[in-house]
Amino acid sequence: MPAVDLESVERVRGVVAAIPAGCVLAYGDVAAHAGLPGRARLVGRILAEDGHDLPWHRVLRADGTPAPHLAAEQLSQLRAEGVLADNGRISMRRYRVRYHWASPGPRPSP
DNA sequence: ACTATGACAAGGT
DNA sequence: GACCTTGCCATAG
Repeated sequence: MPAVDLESVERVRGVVAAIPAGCVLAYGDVAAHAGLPGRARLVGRILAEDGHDLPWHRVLRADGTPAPHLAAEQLSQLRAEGVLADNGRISMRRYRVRYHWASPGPRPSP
């Protein structure tokens, strides 16, 4: 049996499944929202093994670059949702999921 | 127990 | 910006 409790796996899967089309999250964000702060690598492993049926393409690195072996497919699927890459990198400022605006001030405009 | 690897992240150079 | 080092944690050998 896996060392990672299925509870955590299901929470991670739930968070990924809830990412709206046209938006993205970083691995670390998914981990945090799943109650696993600091477990970004765990999210990567879960998606690798059990993420085939999820919108895994909406999860990428904190700097907006996808993992190299996935880049082609991932950027292609994101492009189909209107998430455009600039030289192989997604602008997190623009596309990162914002569940609510925590603070006032300038936010990225389209 | 120890080292190596990996769909990662943050900080320094 | 790119690159390197450290920290991270589950798996594999």
